[in-house]
Amino acid sequence: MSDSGQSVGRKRRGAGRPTISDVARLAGVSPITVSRALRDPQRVSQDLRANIDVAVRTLGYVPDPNARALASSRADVIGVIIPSLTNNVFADVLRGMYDAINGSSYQIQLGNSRYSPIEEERLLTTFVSQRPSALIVSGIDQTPTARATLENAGCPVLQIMESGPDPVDMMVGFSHRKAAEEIVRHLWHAGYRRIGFIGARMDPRSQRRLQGYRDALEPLGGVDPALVTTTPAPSSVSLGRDLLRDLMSRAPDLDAVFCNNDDLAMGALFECQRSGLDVPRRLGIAGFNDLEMMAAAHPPLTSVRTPRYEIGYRSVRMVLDAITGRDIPERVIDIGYELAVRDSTGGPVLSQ
Amino acid sequence: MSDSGQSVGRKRRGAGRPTISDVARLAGVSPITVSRALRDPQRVSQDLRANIDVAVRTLGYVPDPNARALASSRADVIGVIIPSLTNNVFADVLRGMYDAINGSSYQIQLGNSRYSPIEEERLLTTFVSQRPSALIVSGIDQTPTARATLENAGCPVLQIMESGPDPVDMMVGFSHRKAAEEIVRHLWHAGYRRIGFIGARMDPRSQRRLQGYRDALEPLGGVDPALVTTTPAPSSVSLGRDLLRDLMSRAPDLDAVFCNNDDLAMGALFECQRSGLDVPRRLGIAGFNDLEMMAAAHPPLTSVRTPRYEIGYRSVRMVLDAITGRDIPERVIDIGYELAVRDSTGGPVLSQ
DNA sequence: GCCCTGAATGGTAGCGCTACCAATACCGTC
DNA sequence: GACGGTATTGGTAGCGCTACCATTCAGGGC
Repeated sequence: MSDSGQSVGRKRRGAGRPTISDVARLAGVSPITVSRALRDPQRVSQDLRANIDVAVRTLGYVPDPNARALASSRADVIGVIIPSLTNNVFADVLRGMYDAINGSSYQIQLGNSRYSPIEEERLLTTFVSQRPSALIVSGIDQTPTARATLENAGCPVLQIMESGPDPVDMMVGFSHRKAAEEIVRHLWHAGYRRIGFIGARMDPRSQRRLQGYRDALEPLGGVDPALVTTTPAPSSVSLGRDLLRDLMSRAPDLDAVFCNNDDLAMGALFECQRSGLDVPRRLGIAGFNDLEMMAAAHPPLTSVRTPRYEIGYRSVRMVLDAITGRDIPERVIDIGYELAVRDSTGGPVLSQ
Repeated sequence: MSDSGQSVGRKRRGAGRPTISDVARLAGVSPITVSRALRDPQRVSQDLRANIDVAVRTLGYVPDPNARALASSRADVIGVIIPSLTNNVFADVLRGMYDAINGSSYQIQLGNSRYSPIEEERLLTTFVSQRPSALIVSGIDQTPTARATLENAGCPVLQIMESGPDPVDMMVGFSHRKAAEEIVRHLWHAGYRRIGFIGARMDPRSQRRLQGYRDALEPLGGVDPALVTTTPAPSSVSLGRDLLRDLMSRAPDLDAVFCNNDDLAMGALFECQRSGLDVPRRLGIAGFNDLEMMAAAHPPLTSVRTPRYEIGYRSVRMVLDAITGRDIPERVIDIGYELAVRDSTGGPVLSQ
């Protein structure tokens, strides 16, 4: 009689795929030894390992991740929650994540919160029910409920994109406020004096960039509210055109804009081209993120280079280290940013 | 003594989360009835359903998807394989997919093949081992191995992005060849006579667009190989600049370009701005996909509007219908495309 | 009254894997 | 040769859920 329950005379439910017992029988060992050989080869003697490898290949055995997850109450899954799929920023982050996870036995489970904290809560509940090996979430503005869920998830948790106090567990990001502050100061040093702000969506990171804009201008003569335009609408190049047109009509003496992101900056450039405003002499333009297109524009557009791919890549490496119990030297990483200064902020016409 | 194995005196392995048995005990029914009440409420009487709902809420019960998948040999997962995460085209497709799956109990399992057929094979093997409820793959150029895997996956399979003969199962897409043919004919009718082609990456869909370009020009005087530039390098705006510059230096009489995608078209526009070429009078420019930025450019750029979001949305609805056994009126859908004609192809200077 | 039918509920036995403990073999030490 | 340690392997008993079959009960036709 076989030991796998077939003796009952009922046909097996599965699609007839080979199981770990089939491999064990063929290799002449017990199932548990096969299990060990697959998960941690060092714990099995060379001879058996070789036999098992042959049996696995002969049968075309592929472990069932669901059975594994049930038995070990831990799925080889890393849950990732991002707020947007169309935002190029997160496309780069994801690319880094998928590159970093390649070759490991882990899977990324992706959730899209669409910038909604409630949706994020819901996704976290769903994810946690799968007992993931780790969770990665965007930003640091989780609801109290979501934060509690993260704290009780029983797995490593990593917050990405921002730096800030009081991490749930680990953190990889940078200060949007400081980055914005620095690029606005750059505009000032380039000679611009009436520097506006254009912002769309205004999610928490956008809010912090606006704060950085204010912090930069405060000691330099203060912020003129008439130079700040924001909208909750999602960002787009067209919106950048529209917002700059509005702003110019309301404040014709505007001589530079810091755009909340690169789409808006590109739109602002097109609006200048349409209305014949010289960039950078009549209007300086700076964006945020430094998407690839910024350097290719005419004139090339100044931006803040944010290490998006690297955030994605390092975050997955970090949680993998945490999962496998390796030492994590720094649990909170400020990954920094870099100004990408180009012609679009070359300075205004000297008014002498 | 309880009936859930605690009598053995060993502590339970799980994190102590309530199980379906806990809910059953509280509601005074058997576990199997709870299972039915959750999966198919109609099969349980109203009274019991109400009791069970209360018990579920009281305990905060969340079903374990792994246990469910193991017992039913079917995971509530839809596997999706796309070739790129940075390509905006797929970002829109994914957005549609995630919108369509919202509210269902299914999860999307995303794989990134990076345009590699081998990687696609590997991903498919991994996905199939999870016994997904459906599979969605990009394109129609799977390797024979991958195709066999799809055919034996034992679940609905949907190929997206293209239309073509011989689907594995279902299909939602459009003809890249025809779309390209049509836009090149548009350029001809606008008066352009030396129409070039700029292509990057040259994945199968790009190849078919190039074929469409050839098909359009063949009856109109033939294709001049000197006007075709392609590169296997990934597409970018900068690359569009470079490729147009090369092409112009090799063929100074070029009067229009059909760019394989919008990034390249945008780069081409910037190159014209840099070198002082009037668009559309000296050079007509057409792109492909009609990303949002195309309409906002200066001048606005002609493109082919491809229903990316809709492909994503409809594909997930279709496989959900297939999973739940609903009738699928059309298993192969040509979702079409639309020319978005704008100023950038307004016609050349009349040479009289 | 009988049988039949169908709807609602329950019992049993796994799904394929791993945690936990036990057993065995082998080695060196005193 | 007894002892204790280490390395390797196996046995048992689940993980939490659902497929499958059995049971119960109400209602209808004869």
